[in-house]
Amino acid sequence: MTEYYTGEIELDSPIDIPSTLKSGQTFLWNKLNGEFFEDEEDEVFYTNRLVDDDKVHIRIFQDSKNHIMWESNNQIAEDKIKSIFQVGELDYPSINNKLINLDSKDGIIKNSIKDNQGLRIVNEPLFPTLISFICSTQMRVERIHKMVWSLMQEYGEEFDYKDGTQNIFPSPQELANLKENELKELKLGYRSRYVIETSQMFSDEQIETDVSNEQLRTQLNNYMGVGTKVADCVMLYGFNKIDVVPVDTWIDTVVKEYYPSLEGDSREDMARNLEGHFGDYAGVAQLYLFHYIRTQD
DNA sequence: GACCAGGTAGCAA
DNA sequence: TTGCTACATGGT
Repeated sequence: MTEYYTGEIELDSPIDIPSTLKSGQTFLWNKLNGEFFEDEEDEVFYTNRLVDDDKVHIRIFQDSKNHIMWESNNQIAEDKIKSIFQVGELDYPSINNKLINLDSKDGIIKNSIKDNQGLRIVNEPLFPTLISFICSTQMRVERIHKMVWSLMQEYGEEFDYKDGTQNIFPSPQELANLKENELKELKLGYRSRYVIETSQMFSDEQIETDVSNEQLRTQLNNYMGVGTKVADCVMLYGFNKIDVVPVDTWIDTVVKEYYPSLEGDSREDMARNLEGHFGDYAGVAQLYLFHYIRTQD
């Protein structure tokens, strides 16, 4: 039985952990008992990650919108949780007000904010986010989650926590050495080659992170399987660039229906139009729009 | 079966 | 540059 720590976090503003973790931004969390995408009472979520060469297992449980309880093999967990959900970093009540003011008269941001109180942008580690979104193309959110967890369970390094074993997300080197058929067995399909080649590139050369959004996007585009949309997701969810708007089929649909003036000539055009319209927090607006249109009947 | 899902690479014009 | 099309897989 390994040693473990517990703690509590008081939140500055409400967060809805379950809907945030299930909203298709991160695939690095799972539910301790039961199916991840089922809604139940008393949900405990867990994640495994590498922090300064330490394998860290984190469990979180939310008993109210302003309170999180956690358990971990490492005390660093509390700082990690705060960083992932940007506690004390982003003032969501203020951001929401700004977005409502920027919205058009018949826009839907206000409704979505009201219906999705506590939905937040996550700030997750780069490499797992990059691989997750390479896997995400032409896939439903539920299946992306399955693919990511099969990668962890099949190829991630194992470690003990309490009475069981856990796996962290595989390293770039571990994925770089795989054969395409091995990943096709995990049902990654044509993305298998992209995951391997990108892992090789990632192992060979680190990207320059202290640059403009445009330069960052260009660097990310060099990875195999990373076009504009995947690059934008990695920037938003892996680099915390919350002014960036990834445009997928859902955003494309919702913009054509509710924001026709922002449609543009291409999805890339639409993305920059949305960024221009919603400004510094356009990525947050994107999440509200994405969630709104996906939960329509 | 056809269509779709948090699209992209490869190729032609 | 822009505009095709093939691509793996599973659910509806």
